[in-house]
This record gives sequence, C-alpha cells and structure tokens, in this order.
Amino acid sequence: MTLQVLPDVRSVSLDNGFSYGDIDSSGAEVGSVVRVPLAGRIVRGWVIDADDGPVEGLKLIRSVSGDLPVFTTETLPTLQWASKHYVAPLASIIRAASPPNLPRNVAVRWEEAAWSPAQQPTNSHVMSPDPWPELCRAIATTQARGESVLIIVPTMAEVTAAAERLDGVAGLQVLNAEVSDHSITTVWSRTAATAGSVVVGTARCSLWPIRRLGLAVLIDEGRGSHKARQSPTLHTRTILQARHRLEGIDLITTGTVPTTEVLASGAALTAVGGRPWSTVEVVDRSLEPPGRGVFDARMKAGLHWAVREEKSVAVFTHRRGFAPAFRCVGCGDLRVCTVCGSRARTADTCERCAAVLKGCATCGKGRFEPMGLGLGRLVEALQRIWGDDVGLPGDHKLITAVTERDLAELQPVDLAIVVDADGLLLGTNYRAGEDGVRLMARVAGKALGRTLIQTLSPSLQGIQCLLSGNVEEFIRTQLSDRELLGFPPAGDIIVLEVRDAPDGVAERVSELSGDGVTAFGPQPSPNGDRWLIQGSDLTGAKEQLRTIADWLRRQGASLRIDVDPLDL
DNA sequence: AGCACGCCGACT
DNA sequence: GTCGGCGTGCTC
Repeated sequence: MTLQVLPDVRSVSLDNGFSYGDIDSSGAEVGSVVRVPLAGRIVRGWVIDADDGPVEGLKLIRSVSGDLPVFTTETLPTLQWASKHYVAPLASIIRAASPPNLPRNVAVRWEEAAWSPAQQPTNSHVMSPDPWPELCRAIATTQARGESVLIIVPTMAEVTAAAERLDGVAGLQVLNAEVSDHSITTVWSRTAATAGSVVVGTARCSLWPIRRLGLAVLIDEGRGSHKARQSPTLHTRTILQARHRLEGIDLITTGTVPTTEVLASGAALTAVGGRPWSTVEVVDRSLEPPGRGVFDARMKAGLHWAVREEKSVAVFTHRRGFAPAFRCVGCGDLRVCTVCGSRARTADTCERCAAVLKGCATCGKGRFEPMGLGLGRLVEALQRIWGDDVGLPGDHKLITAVTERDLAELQPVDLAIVVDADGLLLGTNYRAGEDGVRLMARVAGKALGRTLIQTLSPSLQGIQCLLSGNVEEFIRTQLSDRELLGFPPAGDIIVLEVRDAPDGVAERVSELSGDGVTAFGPQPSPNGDRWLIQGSDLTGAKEQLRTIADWLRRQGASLRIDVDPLDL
C-alpha cells in the first residue's frame, strides 16, 4: 500500500503531499492522522489518497494516531475547494474540520436505519420568521432515509434555543455552552461514526465529516457571525453551499431577508404571505430644518405613550465606527470621493483610490458631520427626557437602548425604534443596503406592536422594502446593481493586508492586475499596507497570490488574506 | 581562507 | 514550517 500524505505544515508548497509506504495492519485510510518522517524529523500528517502501488524507495509512515479518520473521500473535495477559494494551505482547512483532540471510538447510542439516499440534492431558503415547523419536516424526511442532519446557528446562545425546538428528535447532538475540548471531540467522534444523527452547533461544525450527511441547515444565513474573523476567513454559507454542490447534500438556509449570495446561488425561495415583521412607520425628517435634536415629534410621542402605558420600548442604534460615513451639512448628501465616487469613511483621504478628499460632490460645500450616533450619546439623549425609565439591556427599564450585539438575546418589546436608518443603509460598504434592511427587519421582528424608523431619505429602496415587505424584489434589485458594479456575488473581492512588507511588494501585487482583475492599493491600514483585489473571476489571481503570499511570509512579513470580505 | 548572513529549493 | 546548501561579502 502507498499512502499520499499531506504533512501538517502550513505552507501551500506542500499541498500535494508526499508518497509514503504503509506499515502492516496500520488500518490507515483516507483522512487518517499519521506520523511520518519529513526532512529528518517526525511530523503529523493526513492520508489524502491510498492505492496498491509499490512501496520500494518510499519512506514508511511511523504510526496511525487516533481511532477515526478526520475527513473522508466525500469531504476531501470540499476541503480542497475551500483551500483554493480562501487561498489557504490545505493543512489549515483540515485543522478547521478536525476535532480539537484526536478522535476516539465512542459507544454508539442509537441504531442506524437502512440507507436510501436521495437522488437530486435540493437547495432552498425559508424566509418565514419561524422556520422551525418546516425544518422539522425536512429533518424527519432526512432521518427516514437513514441520513444525518447538520444545523448551524449564528451564536452559542442560539444553540440552546434551537435544541429546545428539536426536543425529542432521535440522535440529537448539541454543542452547547459546555465547550471543553473533550466534549467537542466526543460529539465529533459520535457523529462521524454513526448515521442518523442531528447535530446542532455553530460555525465550527461546518466542515465536520458527519456520517451519511444528507441535509445541512443554516439558520439566519445573513448574520455576520457566520464568518470567521481570523484567516482562513471561512464563511459557513459558502462552505455549506460547496458541500451541497460537491457532496450532494440538501441545503436549507433561513432568514427573513435572504442575502444576494443565496439568491445568486439559485436557491428556491419559500416566501411567507405578507410582510414578515411588525407594522413599520417611517418618520421622515428631511423636511425639518437641521439641528432639531435626535428625536422627531412623532418619536417623542411614541416614547411618551409607552412610558405612560408602561409599555416596553427598544431604541436601536448602530455602534460608532460601524460603517462610518459623513453627510454634507449643507445639502445632506453622503460624502463621496470626487475622483472614484466611493463613499468617504475618513476625513482626509479616499480608502479606495487614495485621492485627497475634497468638498461635497453635490453642492461643493466643505462641512460634513459624521452619521449615526453611538450608544453613549443615545442613552444621554433619552435620559434627558425620560430619566430613570431609560437603561441598557439587563437594566429592566421601560426604554432600552440596544445595538446589534444585543439583538440575539433581546426579548420582544411593544414598540421598536430605529433612530438613524440612513447610517445603516448608506454605509461605506457595498453591502450596506441589504445588511441595513436585514438588521432593521430583525429589530422590527422584535416588536409586538409597531416599529418607527427615522430617516432623512424616505425614498431609499431599503426603506420602501421595510414598508412593503417585498423582500424578494429588493434583493433582486440589489443583485442586479452588484452585477453592474462587478461586486460580490457577481464578482470576487480579496483584501490583502501586509505588515512588515519587504521592498518590491507593490510591484509583485500589481502583477495580479490585468485580464479583468484590478489591484487597488497600497493603502495604510491598522494591519499594515492594504490592497483590494477585485475582478469578475479571481481564480487565476488566487493562484498567483498563493506564490506571492509564500514569498511574503518567507520575507518575514505577516499577512491577512480576507476572501469575500464583509466590510470594506 | 574562514565565517556570518540571507535567499531559495527540497522535503516522499 | 524547517533545514541545509550555496553565493555574497566582510574580516583576519
């Protein structure tokens, strides 16, 4: 037996692995963790192929570690695809798919059913605010075929909530807040060994080699927590879509406002009748003179009513620093770079083309104000009028000031208020429109009564979508706008950040340009020099970037490669 | 000639 | 990722 082994070394130059001879009765198979000699030392590695070729002239593996392979012939193509897509060494992708400790054979707790695999894998998106009845039906169908189900939720807090909705399901495996390496390894091993399980967990489970996986479910696919912050910057939606294509598993995503990525993937949208959130009222402040304070008269009336009637209110603002943007004091228009037209997020230079920023592109005046107000200023402004009835989540006051981070655990309220819709919808980010609507839809989903939304631009498509509830039309328009601009999902974007860059980086990176690919930069950033690489198809550029990245690391530079960045 | 250093390819 | 070979350039 010859074994193709990928050494556990984070370098793309070893991604094809090396051939070793097997030792007698080792039991090594694809995915097995082995110990192999490499350049005079013993390193860990993974078997990526096995055949009956001659062993002559090959070094032998030393031993097999653990009791179970950490990937299979079914999941390996997904891992290799992810390695190319994220411009990451295959070894780091395999680590993301592996249990924290070596897998052990564990006692099987339930009987495997007879297997009758589905013919054509399906891909659908459930827009209903409560997708669980529909999900439970799909889970039951999958289990009846003898297959397993993987359910991924955005945060740990939501794992418990999801597990409650699945109470009584056979073979349920929950990755709850008790996250010792030992318990994760146990759940990993159990689901790798036994078909018919239902795994509930967070993004860390998205590449697990669950036995006979037949269905993957991604809850609230538009939430930012589905994307890993550190490199490789895996996105659970992207991973599960690849597993759907390459491993033939069914995929169901959920969320009241689907992403353009889901729409572009061709998923069948299951719409609900009518608007999936509470009544939305738009408070148009564009007709007032500027400088009239944080709250409009209708807002104040709503808050006074709530306090008088002892109703609960959530007042939502976005964090300071989230999608920073500036607005002209003269005409109220968004500040854009007069050279390339992208939105300004700093006071002096354009982050996209590095040009020096000038006055307002519409009226030419030179005074701007930052958009949005932070939580601190919001609480202050509320307390000036409603004093002790104002608090933060956990204070149990009638009026609670909240930001995005509080939404997951926020209880339903009688009245919801969005102070500054424009700061969300007009952010510097190309995705600000859809993300802003998604966020406000989550806020509106918490309101039992109505939701008030303050804006200076009531004609924005996002505002109209929140009013009408016609989500599909809105997202389709967003997608066709992206197609015109070549932004994701219609095009690819990579952010490259290099710290301690050697001489000649700029030249090497600019080699990536050409053939529909443009590299913008370098721009100084907190993480070193920053490039934006954009194109309709970056497959070739990624190949070159691999070589450049290897060279940079060798030169002692530290770099961050963010494929499909969520904020620019 | 002898040695430190950095670049670059090999590693099965 | 780590090692070692080799060329460069400095010092004795």
